[in-house]
Amino acid sequence: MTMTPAADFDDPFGSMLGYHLRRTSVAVMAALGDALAPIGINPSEATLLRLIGANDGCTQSDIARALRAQPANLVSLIQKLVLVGALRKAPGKGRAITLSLTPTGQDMHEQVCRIFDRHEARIGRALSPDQRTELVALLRQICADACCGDDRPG
Amino acid sequence: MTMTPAADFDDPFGSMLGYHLRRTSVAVMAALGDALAPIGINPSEATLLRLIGANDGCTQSDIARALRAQPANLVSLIQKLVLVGALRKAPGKGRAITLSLTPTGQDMHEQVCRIFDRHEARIGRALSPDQRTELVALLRQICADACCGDDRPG
DNA sequence: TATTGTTATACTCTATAACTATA
DNA sequence: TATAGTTATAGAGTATAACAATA
Repeated sequence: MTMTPAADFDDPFGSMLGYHLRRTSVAVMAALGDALAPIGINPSEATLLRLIGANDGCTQSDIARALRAQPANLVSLIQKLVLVGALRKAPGKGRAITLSLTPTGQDMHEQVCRIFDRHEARIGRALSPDQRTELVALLRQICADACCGDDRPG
Repeated sequence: MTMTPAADFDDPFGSMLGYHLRRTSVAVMAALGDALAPIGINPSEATLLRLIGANDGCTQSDIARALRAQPANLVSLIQKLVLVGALRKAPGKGRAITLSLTPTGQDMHEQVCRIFDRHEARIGRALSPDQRTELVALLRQICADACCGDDRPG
């Protein structure tokens, strides 16, 4: 085993913001995946549960808009959460279907909230509360600059 | 068209660091993809070109270690860059194969560097040089905290 | 006709196992 | 045996088009 992974290797990405954003995002998502594994769901499903827990009775298209996801890609996630007994569907206005948590889903939601909180504490442990607030504001700004700089829609 | 996308919708992720890291990373990668489209390569291929440009004669496993990627996933990227005449393979030590840029590849490398620089300027335009340096340091720290906090290898 | 939800599909990224080749 | 590279494959994530159902 060589304990010198890249001794004389030049890294042109060392100070690139985009590179570190991506690396860090991937590592943070992997850590969240690990943290959620014990309750049998992945970050996407947990995010859905969290969103529905905070917005009981919302519809699939509400969620798609909030998460900027394609409605088609929510189908399998929702199906799984219904299958494990966490989610309940009920008819809404028009063709809409409302989603709400079952008692099982509420238990899972509480666990998800706890796991998210612990995860956030872990990834933010190097930051003071002020630093953390500023970092989130910066990320929002960078996201906006990337999205809408020249041509993309808002 | 409803110009009120999420009026009374509660967003439980508004202040979550992990959520904004991911959203921002995705937006920044999409912007880089758009910026690279005119020269016919994607961010992965551009990253490869950049790395080989800075480390002429390196091997595929050097690259895999540097980018923390699976060697198997580099094969198609390298094949494409060889196919478009940007990359040249030559026998190295043992079974190793060294990679270097052709003249065409050097041209592309220069274009990639320009596009990366413009991209970095765009996503960092809200930051002072000091802020930018600090942000990169914070991201490194968060990445380390996410990766190695409890159980993951270094 | 517009909105909502679903299906099918396709493309990329990523991860692993199995194989070959070289020292 | 250890290292390097390749192939095949499987899974997740994401995007679009086409379709059905409801107002």
